[in-house]
Amino acid sequence: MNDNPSRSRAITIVEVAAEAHVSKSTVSLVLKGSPLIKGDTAERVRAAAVKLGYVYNRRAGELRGNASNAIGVIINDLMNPFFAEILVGIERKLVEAGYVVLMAHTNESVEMQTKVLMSMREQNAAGIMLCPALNTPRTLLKTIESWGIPLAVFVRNLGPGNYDFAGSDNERGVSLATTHLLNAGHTKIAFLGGQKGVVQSQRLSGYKAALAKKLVAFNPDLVLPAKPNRQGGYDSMSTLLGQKTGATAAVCYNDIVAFGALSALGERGLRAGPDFALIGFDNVLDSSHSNPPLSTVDIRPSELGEQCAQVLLHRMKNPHAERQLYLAKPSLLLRQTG
Amino acid sequence: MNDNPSRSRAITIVEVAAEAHVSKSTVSLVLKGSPLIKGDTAERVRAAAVKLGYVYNRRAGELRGNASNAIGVIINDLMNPFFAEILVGIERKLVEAGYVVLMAHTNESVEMQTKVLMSMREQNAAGIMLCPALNTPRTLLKTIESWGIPLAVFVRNLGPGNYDFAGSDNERGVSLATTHLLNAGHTKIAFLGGQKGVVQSQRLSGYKAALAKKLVAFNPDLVLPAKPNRQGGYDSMSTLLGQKTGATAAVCYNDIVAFGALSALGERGLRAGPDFALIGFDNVLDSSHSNPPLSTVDIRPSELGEQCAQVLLHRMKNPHAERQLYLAKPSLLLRQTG
DNA sequence: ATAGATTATTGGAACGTTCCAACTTTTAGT
DNA sequence: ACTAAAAGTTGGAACGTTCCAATAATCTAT
Repeated sequence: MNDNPSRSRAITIVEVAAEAHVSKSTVSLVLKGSPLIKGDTAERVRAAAVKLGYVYNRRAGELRGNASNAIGVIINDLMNPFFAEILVGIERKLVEAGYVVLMAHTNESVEMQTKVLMSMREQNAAGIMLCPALNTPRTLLKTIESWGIPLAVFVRNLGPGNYDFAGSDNERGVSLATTHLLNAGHTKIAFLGGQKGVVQSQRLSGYKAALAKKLVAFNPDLVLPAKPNRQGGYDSMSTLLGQKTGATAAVCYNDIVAFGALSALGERGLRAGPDFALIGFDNVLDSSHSNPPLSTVDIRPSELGEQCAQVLLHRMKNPHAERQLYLAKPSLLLRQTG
Repeated sequence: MNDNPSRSRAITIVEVAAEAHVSKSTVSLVLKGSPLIKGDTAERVRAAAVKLGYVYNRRAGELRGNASNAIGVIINDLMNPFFAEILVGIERKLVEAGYVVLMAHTNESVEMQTKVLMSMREQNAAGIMLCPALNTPRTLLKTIESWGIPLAVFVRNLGPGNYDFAGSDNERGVSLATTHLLNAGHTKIAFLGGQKGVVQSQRLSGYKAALAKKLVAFNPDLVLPAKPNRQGGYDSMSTLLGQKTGATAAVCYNDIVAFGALSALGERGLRAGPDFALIGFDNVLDSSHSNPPLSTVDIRPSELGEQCAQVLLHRMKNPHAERQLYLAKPSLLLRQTG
């Protein structure tokens, strides 16, 4: 089926040179658009390249010292549409800037993360974008720095340190949502989903801060952590409704937790909104057409993805620039559930 | 912030050789696990490599003729969780087999697809997995074949031709769903969403075939094509409900169209299931926790992703094997909407 | 016309690996 | 002890590019 006709011996710069009756150096110069070569010579070279079907051999160039154009992107939960949107944003920006994306999925495994990082190093990645798996040791930062590969951490930070980061203002976002529910008259507001980690603790802080500001006592029974996915949302909402705490509203760790909660509500014949207020976080595309459409904290995921890429690109161009810290400003987006 | 300490001059095989008092050839042999080198020598070399922090330079190896370990994966709609799940399956399988994924997103643009394909060729990809953008010219197959890069097409086929393909039995799947609705007593069943393309036509065929088998007349007014996303599902269901065709059930182009439809139903106070039967297609993770949980045609997306990868890996190992055609067997998964 | 400056082109070494052919050392058989 | 075979090791060319230093061609000003 495939006899690798061209694979066996690809056209090189030397053959193009012969065809155009110039030296390989000239061809090299022309191909990289150098102004050193006279117009008509350049034209002749380009014609020869096209005629022979020349394809640039990037590895050879890189071997000689050219920078690689591959950027590693490490995601740990693509099943969450939020990360899918982030990835699309990242990819768009990177391709636009002339890079190619080496994508890896860790599924929250630190071990897998180490493995793919090594692999990216071997591939000589020009930069790495990392959304760290849960329980990633902070020493990883030093390690990658010692490799000399520019790094941008996104969505989840790795604690204090001098590294570039792009994410969202989680505390403020959740505080916005909680305050809104409080203003609407709810006093027993639950916090649903999320597991131990920087992001959860920030979001939980926002929740507590909003309560405190309105002088509403914090009730730990109203916090129901769970896996940050649909099942987690479903489970925690089911538990909440089962244990009669009197909660009338909930802010969720993220949108997909809210979707699970929506499902649990529906199962009991409760209408999100009128019967129980619910607010998500992220504003993934899906949230505009959930049943009913979800009120949420909008952090514009795909734009955030682009910003993440931007942070890395900036670092790559300016190795000595000072630390970048981009936090998407959350805004409350009220639809029908809260 | 980053002084590229190690980037400037990486440790090479020659330095390891010096450290271990052997020749670079010996080091090369040891590192690729050749049995030619005596045990203790090999041990000494490995120790030296670790001591100096040697990192394999893959580009140099590839330049010398080694096969690349990067595989290009081209997706066009990552916003659809179905493709996200497929991608995760593909990635898992490829990484497991020792490859690295060069991921690109085309967003249904043939132009972008061409661009990323070129880029992957330059990267010397060892293989390409392509889910073709809508309106991809069939000549693309010949083009890629002429490049000598193994190719596997997935999810959407490119018409007749001698290429490897992995997807699902769309006609049978939709037929299963339609027949089920027919058996449940529905006679006016709509087909919602999907735009011109191989997949839509196959799914539509399944719909028509099921009607024909039960001697139910096909009514073109009940077919409402729309973009294969939530908005499309929402719009087409809204239209359907507006024009009083008497439809009591619908089979949707895919799950996310069904989610949009669910939303439109909910907006009118209709309960999917009791008031209007709805069946999706794919069985994405989300469908188990939609509101209410969606009945759908299960094609096990992430397993399908692994199979897609498997098809490519098999082709790469056996360039002359005969054409592979993998079609996931759909099964009807009844939850609460149909 | 010619030196001097400017513009255009080029040969060759280098990047880090692989792999062959050649070489050296060890082992086995007599 | 000697040879033949086997086992272990190695130098060097090659992969396709880049880039420097050097050369060749052309132009400018006298």
